[in-house]
Amino acid sequence: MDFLSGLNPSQRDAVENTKGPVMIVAGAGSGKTRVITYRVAHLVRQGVDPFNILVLTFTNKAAKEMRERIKSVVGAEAKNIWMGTFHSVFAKILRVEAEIIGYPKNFTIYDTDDTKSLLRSILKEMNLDDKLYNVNQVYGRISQAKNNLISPQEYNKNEAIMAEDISNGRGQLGQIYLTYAQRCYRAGAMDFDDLLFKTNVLLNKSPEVLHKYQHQFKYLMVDEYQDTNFSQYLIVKRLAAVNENICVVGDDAQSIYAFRGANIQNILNFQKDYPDVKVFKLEQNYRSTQTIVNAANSVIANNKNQLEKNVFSDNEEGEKIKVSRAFSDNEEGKIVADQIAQEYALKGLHYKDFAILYRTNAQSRAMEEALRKINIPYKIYGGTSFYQRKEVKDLIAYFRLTFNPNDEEALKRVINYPRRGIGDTTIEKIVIAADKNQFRLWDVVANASMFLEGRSAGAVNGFGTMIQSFQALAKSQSAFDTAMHIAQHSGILKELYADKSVEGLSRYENIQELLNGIKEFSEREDLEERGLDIYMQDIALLTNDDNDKNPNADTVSLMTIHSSKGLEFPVVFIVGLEENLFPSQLALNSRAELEEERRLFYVAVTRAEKKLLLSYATSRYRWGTLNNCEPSRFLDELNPAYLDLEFSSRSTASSAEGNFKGERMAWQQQGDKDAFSKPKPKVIPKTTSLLAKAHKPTAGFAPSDTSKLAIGMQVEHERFGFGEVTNLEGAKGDLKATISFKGLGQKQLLLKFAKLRIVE
DNA sequence: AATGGGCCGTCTCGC
DNA sequence: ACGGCCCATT
Repeated sequence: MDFLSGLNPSQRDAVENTKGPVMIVAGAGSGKTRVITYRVAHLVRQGVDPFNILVLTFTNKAAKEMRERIKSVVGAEAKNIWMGTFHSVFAKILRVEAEIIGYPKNFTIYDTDDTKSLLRSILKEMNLDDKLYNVNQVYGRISQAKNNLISPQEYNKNEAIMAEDISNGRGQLGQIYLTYAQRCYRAGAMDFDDLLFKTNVLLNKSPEVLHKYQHQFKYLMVDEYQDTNFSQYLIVKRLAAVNENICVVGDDAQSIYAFRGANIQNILNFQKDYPDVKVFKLEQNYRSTQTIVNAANSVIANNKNQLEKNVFSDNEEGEKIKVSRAFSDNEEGKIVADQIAQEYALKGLHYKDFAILYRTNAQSRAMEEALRKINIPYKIYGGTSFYQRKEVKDLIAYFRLTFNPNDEEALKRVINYPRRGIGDTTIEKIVIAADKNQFRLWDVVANASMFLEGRSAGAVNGFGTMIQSFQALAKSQSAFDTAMHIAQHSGILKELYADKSVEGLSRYENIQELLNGIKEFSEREDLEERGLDIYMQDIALLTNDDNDKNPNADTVSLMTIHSSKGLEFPVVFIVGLEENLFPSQLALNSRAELEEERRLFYVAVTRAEKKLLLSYATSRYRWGTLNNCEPSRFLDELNPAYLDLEFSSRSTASSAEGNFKGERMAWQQQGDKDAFSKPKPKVIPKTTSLLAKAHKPTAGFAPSDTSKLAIGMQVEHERFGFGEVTNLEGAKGDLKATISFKGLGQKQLLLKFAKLRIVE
């Protein structure tokens, strides 16, 4: 058991306790991935058949990495372990079992664009105001219902939900949900949430199927458990019900997906569900310097809702966290780029040692421009996926239609692209004919002459025949040959080739790239099935980051904080630390949302190994106009003992005070020009700290026992903030301490009366 | 049926 | 600032 020797005692316990329910609370950087990898390897070494192990991860990338690492310990058997995201694993199971719940095995997966487009057409058909019924909000509501396993029927019967919708003036939501579900069903399509929802339906409906998978998956592990929603929680609970060999790994402090239905209670309540659970806490952070870990702790301490743990680091103390101020988003980019250039030159670091993290994708532009200007290579993660590009989606829509002609979103997308004389009027006629006869759109298209007349009948007929010819071809030809044939005969290739503009050229290249990818897939000898339909299933759940061509290139990484979860970098920049941006103005409506933003900041800070740099701008372009910005409250929440405030050339004396009040006062003096402060109720206002009340105590501030207080200790005072004890005098029981407070200077306090908390 | 100009919402995060 | 969408025009 060689690989166990490198583990600390709690890591080792977590690896070796393989029977029964186990919860591993893994602080940031505590070697979580190692533990999961070794735990699985340990199971395999103990003789557990890899086919009986299910490991659910949060991203495809995590699954892939983990599989590689397990492979390096146990060898080729690793490929038989069931490992993947919830969505991909259960999509795979649904491909086998779909017919039990009335879906075709070749069901389509609707992505967010398909879903929104379908919702838009439903809203239109129902003559609803698309401002009141904002597509994103409607989608969110339906998604929320599905993630809580509320079916359309239950939704419409639930009085509380209906009352809530009516009071919001959106009484039709139940009907929209019902229609949406019917239309997906008719199209043989599932959206992302359905992959989980329908898995629950399946396990509910068929005791045989439930039994089969309960016995197949004798050992279950769930990574990032804090990010699971109710639907995922229930799948796991059901599958684990027979053997109860369930191990969940997570960190409540890193729960950042509530917006997607994740319920932090799942991790907080795990102990209630399995009273005999063994809990292991991994608290030693091996990733970051003490400064970074302590600073992260000082921020997260402001959250109320947490599991108790004490994350610490034995690494070097490390450099202080540098905070920079810029006067604009572009200057912020320049500061970051210059700092990278400097570190790169002076410290002999590689570009891939740096990451720039931001709250929203839109912030990447300023960073990109600044990096490009001084020739620093960079790579952006996330953002619009390759598979979401219009031209790629167009061609894929033909593929989708070939394998599932009932896929109405695909049909609507390409029935007249490239132009073939099937205009809106004709499409309207098809829809009406289908509704009247209770047919699907495809039934009408495939029998066009029965429903349409004249020129349009010919055009539609031609389209139907073409798709049928693709279907015939797909049965006998390879994925690549089929795809190439479709690209040519659909007219897409010709259409894009004819466009000689720069964008047109790039679109043509993207199609080439898609075809190249399919060619590679066609030639993969490790796969038993290599049809175009199998390729389609693979890409439906991919994100942009999953086909990184050059993972080892020496480039600076740019990404949102969300996509940085699980990663680590020697030097990390967190940019845009401004109120209304981070925390997002959309997250200020409740304490829960604000706490999620704070956890997000915690995740960002804990990505850094050696050095962390924070920055904010005092003005920023947003929606094309310049806005003034106030420094983020999170900067105030960081213990100033760990900060190195270094402002740009425009800095004023006020910034030396060790807090951001000078900044804020300057900002306030600029008046109310702030364009974000439209009438928007801020439920959680940022407390404006003015001189006397400068310090906001750490959440849960409680005075420590000061009998052991000694010179040199760091303390926190409720009102004066953080300071160091510089002298102690007087008799026991009547001690007087001299404390040097940050920004306030020395104060003498009688320990009998002073409420002091000893830091650390 | 196809084309082009004006208007409007968008910017959270992502399987 | 920018792309998608509506609508008027041809």
